[in-house]
Amino acid sequence: MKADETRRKIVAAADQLFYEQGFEKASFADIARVVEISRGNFYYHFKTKDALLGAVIEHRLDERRAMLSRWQQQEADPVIRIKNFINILIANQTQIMAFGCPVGSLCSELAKLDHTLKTEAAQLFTLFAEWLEDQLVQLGYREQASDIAMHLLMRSQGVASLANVFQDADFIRREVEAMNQWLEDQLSTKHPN
Amino acid sequence: MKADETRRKIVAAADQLFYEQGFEKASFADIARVVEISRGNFYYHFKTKDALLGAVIEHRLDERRAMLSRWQQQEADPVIRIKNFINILIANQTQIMAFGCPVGSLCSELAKLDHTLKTEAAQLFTLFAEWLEDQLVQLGYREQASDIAMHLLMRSQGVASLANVFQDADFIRREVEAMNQWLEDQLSTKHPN
DNA sequence: GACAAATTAGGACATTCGACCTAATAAATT
DNA sequence: AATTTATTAGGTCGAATGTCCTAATTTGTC
Repeated sequence: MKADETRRKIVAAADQLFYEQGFEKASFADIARVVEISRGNFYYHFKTKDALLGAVIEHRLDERRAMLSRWQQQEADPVIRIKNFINILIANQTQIMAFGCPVGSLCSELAKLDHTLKTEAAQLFTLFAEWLEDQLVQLGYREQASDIAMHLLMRSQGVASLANVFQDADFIRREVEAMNQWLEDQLSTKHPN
Repeated sequence: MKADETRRKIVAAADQLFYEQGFEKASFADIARVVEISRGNFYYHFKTKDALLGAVIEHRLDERRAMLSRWQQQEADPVIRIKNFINILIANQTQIMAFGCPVGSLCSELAKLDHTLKTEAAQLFTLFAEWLEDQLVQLGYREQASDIAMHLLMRSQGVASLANVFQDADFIRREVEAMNQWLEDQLSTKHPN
């Protein structure tokens, strides 16, 4: 099965190029150049560009599910797990400053295009939202878990957006610090219900 | 000077279509259909699409400068002015849920395209950042003014992004409330220096 | 009203893109 | 080794796009 390997390379290259250039700008020719296959070869693996996009979204979902379950295994404390999430902004700061958030930029592009797969892309957000909510439930929050999760997601998106526009690493550092502080304030002041 | 009127219509239509569909997807044909002029007529008013984009950015800058100076005249209290800024999320929530933030979505698209005018688009952010900073300086903050301004901008962007993805008006309401609360906490706890 | 300048209309052109087809090649199976 | 299946290469097609040109029309001036 050589095809599986080729398909995997195509998805990996498309994943990166969709991130760096956006879904619409990244062309089959661009991807073919990276994978070093002919343009016509695409049609064998993916009938349409939308099908390729669907595979890329699935791939991103898989990667992130794997990361979250890794955290789930390696860290017993939900607070530290949440801080792992917050720390993504630091760990990926170079890429974020250059190309924004992979999840957010894709979702906003597809929303603007009113693309068929915009709902599937939004699943990337839902994945993190539900995972964060789950951590907060484990910490004893029930009613506020969803709101806190959305708030953390919101701040991640905001930081990524401004970091991309202003190319300011120090801004990221400050805001990550503020997010961690906010989280601890939440956990210490509000009683779990 | 009929040309001025036509040019104005073109910029207005392009402004809206760039917002609704994005810069790349919105074509001359689309704009021409709205303005009801021929495609070829564009070349008389704008040599290139980039020139049109430049005019749209200038137009957006003018609109926002006008709005900020209106606030400056109508509200004496910088705190209320800042709350005016926060309240944009409520006032424009329908458009924001449908198409995202006009400033943020344009900046992230141009950044991803590595477009020549991405710096000019970022001026839209700088405009708000400096205005917010100015309000905070008037409130007696000097060292922290810039950081607080960026924090408010960041939250606006994050809220707009998630509102666009999740189409959740109640989320906007909650986060605007939280932003106002955060602002008041800042002003009451930290001493102006 | 005649003339010149400004403005508009409509089409041509080159390029790019996704989609699609067919023939050649590699791999697997018998 | 022969045959079938899986995979790839390369090219073509139609549609869409930004750019550009020229002729027609409108507008302003004397």
